[in-house]
Amino acid sequence: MPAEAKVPSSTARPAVQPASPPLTERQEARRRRILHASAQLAGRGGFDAVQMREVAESSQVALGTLYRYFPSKVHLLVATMQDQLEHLHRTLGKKPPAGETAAERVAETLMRAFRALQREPHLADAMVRALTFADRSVSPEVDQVSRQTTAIILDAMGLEDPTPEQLAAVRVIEHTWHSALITWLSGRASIAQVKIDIETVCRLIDLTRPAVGRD
Amino acid sequence: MPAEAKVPSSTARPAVQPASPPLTERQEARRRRILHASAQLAGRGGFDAVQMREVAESSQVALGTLYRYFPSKVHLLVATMQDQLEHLHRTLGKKPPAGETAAERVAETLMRAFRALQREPHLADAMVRALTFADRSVSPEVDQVSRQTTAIILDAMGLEDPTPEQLAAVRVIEHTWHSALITWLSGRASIAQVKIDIETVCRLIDLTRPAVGRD
DNA sequence: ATCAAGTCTGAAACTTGTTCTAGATTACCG
DNA sequence: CGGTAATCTAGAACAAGTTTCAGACTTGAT
Repeated sequence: MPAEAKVPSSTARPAVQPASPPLTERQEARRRRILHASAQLAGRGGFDAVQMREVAESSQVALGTLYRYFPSKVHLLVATMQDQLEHLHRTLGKKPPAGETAAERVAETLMRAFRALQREPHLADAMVRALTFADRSVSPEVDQVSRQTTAIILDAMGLEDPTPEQLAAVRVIEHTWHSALITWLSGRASIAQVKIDIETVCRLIDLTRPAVGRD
Repeated sequence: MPAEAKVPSSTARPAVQPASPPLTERQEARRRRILHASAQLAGRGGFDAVQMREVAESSQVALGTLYRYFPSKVHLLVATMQDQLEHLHRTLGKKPPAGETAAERVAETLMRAFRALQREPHLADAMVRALTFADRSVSPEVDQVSRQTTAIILDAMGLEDPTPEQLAAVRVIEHTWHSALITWLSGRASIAQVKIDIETVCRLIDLTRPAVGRD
């Protein structure tokens, strides 16, 4: 039998559900050091500053090992994002949004997330760029991020049993959220503009309410 | 005085309005060969298949010259997209969408564009990935693409003087369009799903109509 | 026709993501 | 404890984007 159990040799990270072979304590520690180094480097310079050799050195791991844990730079950054998202979800869970309508609450939640990203614009850059640049080989991980985002939005809406129509609206909100972030990160949209875009798309949620009394 | 007039040394491509020094005939020809080679290579393999050395060779231009015309691979692909978008806009202009409402016409137009992209999925991959991966140094070019897209959507709406509310909806539609394309290209959403997303977001346009009689 | 300035070419060099290899380590089974 | 299969390490090697440079070529002006 192996030593240090085997790490997901080229597919998924432990993520959440997906049963992956349990990691040794030392392996878990390595993984954590790597993610930490990744976030740290991303925190300064953004996407470009996360250089695999540096991540390896910072986390005291050989380059080959880094690649065994995360099969590419994009995988690494998407995993970093998963990590941060979990953290965010926990944080947001502590005090739910106060808005009257579902649309307001979603917009409020997204703006809160946006403010968190503004505090670490470089980190945001690295994560979002990785997310949108990811090709098919990263689909499972990106999907996981997407599910997590959906969960956050549904939480904000406060619905236990969303209709298909509402789920469709949530999809569009996510699209807008990602794309708006990109325009902000690349300097083509101001913070105010992103706010407007979010508020605009959240009005879609209104459309899922009964027609009477809309507006 | 110079020879062959100077090419946009590291900023914008002739694009459209932005006054850039006129190109010699031979320079124009080079530029065209490069864009053609780029689209051709992108047409097979997508983003990864567009290798700068190959583009240079295919278009019979030295590598250094290629970089003089397009300061990076992303610049090149975004320019390729501009090129294709112009073509698309001309094509779409020929027979305008037939839908009853503005929302229907926009959805119809975007689906038509989507079908065009489906015919060349690799090309679509290269262009869209470049677009979303572009950093600040490509902002002017990406903005140009965005303006062109906006123009296409406004055309479809058939409005001569859109309200700010309508412009906000158009922004969100563009966000959704780009992001939905990405999910499709990376295999995380089906064609049918993209269609639904587009139709969903287009309902936002309805919100910009007077409240009476909505639905 | 000649000249000066800017362009193009071909090739090498450099950077950073990714892969590969040989040998040292580690985990677990018997 | 000893064996052994998998993991980790250090470092070389490879690939593709980008930069650099010397020299040949064009262009427009005199």
